Amino acid sequence: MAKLASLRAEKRLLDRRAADQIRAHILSGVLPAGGRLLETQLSEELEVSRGTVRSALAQLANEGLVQQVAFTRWEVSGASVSDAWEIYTLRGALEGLAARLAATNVTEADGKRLRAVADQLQQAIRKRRFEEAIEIDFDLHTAIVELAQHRRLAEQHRFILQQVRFHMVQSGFFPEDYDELIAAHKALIEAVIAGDADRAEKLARSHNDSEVKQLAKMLKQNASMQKVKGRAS
Amino acid sequence: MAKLASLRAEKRLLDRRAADQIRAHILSGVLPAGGRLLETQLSEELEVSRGTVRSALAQLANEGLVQQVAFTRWEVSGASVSDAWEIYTLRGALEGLAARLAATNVTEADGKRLRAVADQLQQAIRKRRFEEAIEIDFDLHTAIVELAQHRRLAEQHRFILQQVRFHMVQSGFFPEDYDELIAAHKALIEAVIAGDADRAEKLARSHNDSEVKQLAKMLKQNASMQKVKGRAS
DNA sequence: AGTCGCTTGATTGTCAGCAATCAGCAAGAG
DNA sequence: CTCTTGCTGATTGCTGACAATCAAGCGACT
Repeated sequence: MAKLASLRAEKRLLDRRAADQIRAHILSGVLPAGGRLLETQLSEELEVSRGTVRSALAQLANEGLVQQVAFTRWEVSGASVSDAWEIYTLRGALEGLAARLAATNVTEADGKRLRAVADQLQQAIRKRRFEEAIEIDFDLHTAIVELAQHRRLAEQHRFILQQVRFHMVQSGFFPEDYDELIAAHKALIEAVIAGDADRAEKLARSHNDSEVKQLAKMLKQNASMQKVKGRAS
Repeated sequence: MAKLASLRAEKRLLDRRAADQIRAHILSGVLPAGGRLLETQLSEELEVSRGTVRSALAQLANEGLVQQVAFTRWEVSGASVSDAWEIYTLRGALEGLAARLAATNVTEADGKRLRAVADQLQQAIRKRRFEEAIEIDFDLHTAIVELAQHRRLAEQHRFILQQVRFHMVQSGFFPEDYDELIAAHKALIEAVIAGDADRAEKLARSHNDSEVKQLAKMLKQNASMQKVKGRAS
């Protein structure tokens, strides 16, 4: 008997699919941070009832992409400096744990797969296909997280990566030194493959350090400006 | 002007309050892990519509306390060894980050507050009021997380602590050496107060290490048993 | 000019009912 | 006796209508 494709794909609950659409819309950058979302409008565009839209929005709220103001509005989450700082620090902690666990679980086949993805990354950069490279970058980190075999960690990481993506779109904040990026990734996956948990964790955590430091600096500046402003008023 | 209490507390949305009730019910241990939840039954008991209950259950699913089986059932999440291992490893990573950040933010007033809570903990244990002690233990960790001034981290930590609580109730897995517990907490908060980020993080992460190691061991045993069972069948 | 209170339109929150789906069982074919 | 098939009751998924709430604008009063 020829194997038939599962219909599960189509059977996904309506609210999940609605969430997918809205999520894609937000991540595409069409809606600005803080932009308003109307339940009625969404339900008309998606041709589903308001209750379903509501459920979808609740999911996106849990993913950190939208926020609810009770009785008043739904809005796309902010992409402020402090948001970015939170996202990158959390990402470091989660990927640190993931790298540590991955290093203890990794098999030879896994290692091959990781190196293959890293090669894809390098080639995409060489061809100056930077958007594609960023996707592969995410794939690489996701692959390491999967090696950790940690359901909760994988889920949280997915949400964080989504927020990273959103922040990049909103702020136009992209990597600068692609050569260093490649080197950093290679070092990370080699540490994982070698089973060196401590080193893998350290490298995973330091991956965002430059961004975090820059953001923390900007945050401090903002805080002191707030203070001055507060005194003046 | 005397500060008035916010009326926000009463104005909480119905579905949130429904979620609170169900959450409390689950955490009290009345429902066993894997136990089934019926929308109609809950809606009758809470005197709200099924849609509201549904929204509440969706929230609890995001908190990791219940799971949804599409078109079929809602059930209380499992409390298996692998669940526990996931919870404790994640907890370590989150509290490690929190301790690190707390150490850089801490003020003298904060330090006093932390020491006060630690004293409460010690006294509760001396009076052999262990349930109270566990609550204070959670409060202490939550206080450190708050010092990190990290919204997303605080939220995730709240969810994880809930799951820890749930697992303790379900498995009857409680601390053994209370003296060591006190010592570990004191060392942790002193490192935070001293502003020693590295040490604070290390202590926070090692806090659960014994549990994690024990759980990982049990997990390995289970895995090898599965293997044998698989060959036999 | 500024503040208070009201009205109003827009938007979200809640509900009750219908539709879709599933697990289990019973009857019939082989 | 075993396997398949169709039915049935129970449960969840989805919808449209109604209720509660809010922000904004307008006029009256101070």
